[in-house]
Amino acid sequence: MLQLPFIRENKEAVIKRLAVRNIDAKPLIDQVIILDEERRALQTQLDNVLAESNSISKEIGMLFKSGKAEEANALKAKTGDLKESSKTLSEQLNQKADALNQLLYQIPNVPHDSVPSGNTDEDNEEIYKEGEIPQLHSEALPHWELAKKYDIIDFELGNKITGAGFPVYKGKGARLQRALISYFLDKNTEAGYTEFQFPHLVNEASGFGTGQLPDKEGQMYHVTGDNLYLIPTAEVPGTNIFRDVLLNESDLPIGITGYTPCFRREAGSYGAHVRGLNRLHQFDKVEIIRVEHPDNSYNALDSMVNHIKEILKELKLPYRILRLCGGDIGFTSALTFDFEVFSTAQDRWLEISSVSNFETYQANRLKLRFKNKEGKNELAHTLNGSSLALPRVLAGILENYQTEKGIKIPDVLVPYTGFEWID
RNA sequence: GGAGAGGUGGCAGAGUGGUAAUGCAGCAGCCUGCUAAGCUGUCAUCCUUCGGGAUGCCCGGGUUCGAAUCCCGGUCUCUCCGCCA
Repeated sequence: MLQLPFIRENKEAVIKRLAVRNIDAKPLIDQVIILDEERRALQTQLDNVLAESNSISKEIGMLFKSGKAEEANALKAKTGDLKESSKTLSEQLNQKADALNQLLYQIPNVPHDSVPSGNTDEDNEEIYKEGEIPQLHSEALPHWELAKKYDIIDFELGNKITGAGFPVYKGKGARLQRALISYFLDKNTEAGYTEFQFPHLVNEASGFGTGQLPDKEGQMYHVTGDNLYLIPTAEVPGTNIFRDVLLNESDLPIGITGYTPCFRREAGSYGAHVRGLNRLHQFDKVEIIRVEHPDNSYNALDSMVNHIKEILKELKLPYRILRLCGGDIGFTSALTFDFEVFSTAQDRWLEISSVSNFETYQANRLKLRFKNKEGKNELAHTLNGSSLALPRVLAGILENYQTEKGIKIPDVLVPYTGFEWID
C-alpha cells in the first residue's frame, strides 16, 4: 500500500497520477486525509490521558514504597475517570485506524510517469518487436492439435484425473517442459540470480504480504483443513522471504530465481481463449525477483527486460514488448512490461512474461526495509518478472517450429532435451 | 497424533508485579599518524507546539493504581515419542 506521509505531502500529484488508471481517486484520498487527521487528534488526546494515569501510577508506587499507604489509596480513587476515557478513546482510535487502513488497501499503486493512460489491453503501447513470424505450411495446426498428433500433452487424461485445465505432459512433451525449466534457471543464475526452491503452499500472512489477500482470495486454491493456499505464482513465497526483514544497504541488490508450479482458479474464464495451453489451472513458471535500492530500481527493471529479451532471442521466437497502460497495469505495480509471443497458428499474441516494479508498494505491506546511509530504516523497492511462464512458450515453440516432418526443437534447448525433433 | 519447553530490539541475551539491563553489529561525530582502538551520541513504531509524550517483550482478552512478569484463549517454533517419503 501507499505510504501515508507520501499521500499527505503529495496529495494533488497522487490524484493526478492515479487518473492514468481511469480512477477518480479524489474522494478516496480526501477521506484518507480527513481520517488521518482525526486519527492523529485522537492519538494525541489518548496520549495525554495515558500520560496522566502513568504519572499517577508512578506516584502510587513511590508512596507505597515509602510506607504511605493511605495517601496511595487516596490517589487510586482518581484513576477511575482516566481509565474510562482512555478506554473510550482507544476504541475510537482503533476504529479510525481500521477505517483508514481499509481505505489504503483500496488505493492502487501510483503509476510511473511513463505509463500511458488507457482503459484496456488495446491501449497498451507496443515498444519493441523482434523475430520473424514464420510462414507455416498449409497443414499447420494449433498447438493443442499438435499435442494430440504427436501424443505429447494429454488434456483428456488431465480431465479424468483432476479436471479441465490440468494437462498431463507425456514423453517428449514432459522432457521438453523439464528442458525449458532447466534452461530458464540456468540463464537466470548466469545473470546473477540465486536459485531457490520454494514451498508451494503458503500461509495467510504471506498471502497478505504480497497482496493476494484479502482481495483476490477467490483466485487461489485454499486448503481449508490447514488454512494454507496453493501459490498462484512464485512471487508469493519468493517475496515473502523478505517480510518483516531489515537489510543492510550493502545487502542490496538481491536477485533470486525459482521454478514453481502455479495454481490459479481462474473463475469465470471460458471460451476459445482457454483452449489448449492458453489458460490453465496449474502451470509451470520460472520467476525472477529483485530487491533494490530505490535509486536503482528502474535500472534493475531495464536489466530484467533485457534479460528476458535475450532469452527469447535465443529461443528464436517472435515476440513483442508492451508497456501496459493505466487501465491494464496491475493493482500493486508502478510500471509493467508484458512480453508476448506470437502464436502463429492461432494468429494471436500470448502473454508469457510480465515484469514489474512495485517500488515501495509491496515493501510497505511486507515491512521490507534497509538501513540507509543515515542509519534510518527505509523501504526497499521490489520487482519481479516471469522468466518465463512455460505453457505459452511451449505453445509458441510447437506452433512456430512445426514443419511437415515434425516439430524442430530450438537449438539452444537441444542440449537439455537430448533430441532435435518431435515427430 | 501424544508429552514437554519456549517466543524480549538487526542479532545475542538478562529481566517473575513498580514501568525494558548488557554485549555485538550498523550509523553520525570526536580523538589518535599503523589493516585498528577509544570516547560520545544515535540505533523499534506513532504523535509532537521539538520541550516532550505515547506505544512496543508472538497475537487477542482479563486481573491490577500499575503487567514482559499473574490468569484465560489462540498461534508459531523447538525437543522427545509415535507414524512416515
